[in-house]
Amino acid sequence: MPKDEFTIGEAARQSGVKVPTIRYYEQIGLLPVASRSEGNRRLYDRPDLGRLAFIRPARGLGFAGGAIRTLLSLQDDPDQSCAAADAIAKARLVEVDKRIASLNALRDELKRMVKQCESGRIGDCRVIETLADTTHVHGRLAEA
Amino acid sequence: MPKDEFTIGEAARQSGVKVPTIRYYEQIGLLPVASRSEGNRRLYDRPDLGRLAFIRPARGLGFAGGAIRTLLSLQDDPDQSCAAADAIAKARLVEVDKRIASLNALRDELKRMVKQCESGRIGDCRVIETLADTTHVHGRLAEA
DNA sequence: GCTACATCCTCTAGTGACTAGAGGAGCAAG
DNA sequence: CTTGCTCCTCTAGTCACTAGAGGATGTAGC
Repeated sequence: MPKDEFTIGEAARQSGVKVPTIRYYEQIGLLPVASRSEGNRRLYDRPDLGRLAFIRPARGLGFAGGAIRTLLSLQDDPDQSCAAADAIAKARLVEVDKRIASLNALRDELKRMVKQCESGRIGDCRVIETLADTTHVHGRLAEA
Repeated sequence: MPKDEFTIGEAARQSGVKVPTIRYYEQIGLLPVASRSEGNRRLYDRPDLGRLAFIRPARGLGFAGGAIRTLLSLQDDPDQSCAAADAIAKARLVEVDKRIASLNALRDELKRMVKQCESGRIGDCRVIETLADTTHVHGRLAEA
């Protein structure tokens, strides 16, 4: 096997994405259809691993499939119109900022709880109010 | 109808959670089984609305059902052991911090893109590398 | 070369969290 | 009393996986 070609298992280990999940990503078009070996095994190269390593954390951060496709397209086609890229990036930016604000509020409240705990009792828990009041995030980050 | 009792529709409007989703939350036990009117309609009160207003953004931030249950339990039972609450809060804190770090990296990269765009071309897009390198968030925030 | 065992293949089905739609009942206004 | 809105239950669909069956392939030791 030529170097810089990986089986699906190696790709999984290197990216942290599970084998069936990689196959699933191919199926839904997040990854290009992989080339095959003589014995019908999928073969991946470095760029594929890069994509994989991107998809997982993006999912973790709540980006939907469509949004990830859009972000990947920015890389695939860096010559696409500036206006398009700008619109995509700006839209993401707004959402990401909202998320950060929400998480910061939650973070402060959790810290407060831990601190209060050190000094004896829980007292009243304001985690719920904190989140309910400060966040207005609606589901996953939207499409482009 | 006594004041401070709400139909499911009113609860939906006030919390921003859709009617079928409220029924679903009851079904899976995130909300207590609602009391019913003469004509078999669900009735909600203020505390129910508070729970609802909490669940939605918590979901948006990626908390899984179990984690939300745990957070709600901190409110329901503020006298539970300090050690338990402390452990829960600390675990959440670590995850939330990771998320914030990831989103900040993504945010910076998106800003850079928008800025570069203003001055003509996109150039090379590093959004993918940014996320792939800086984030190690695995799926939803875990259980307690 | 042969056996053992890991890894791969495809396919179907299950999970979690919704979301949509069918079909029917309750209630308030004109 | 009929129109129309909201409610009820129930089934099924979506998305993003995840698990498992059943079979083929690749590799390492004998």
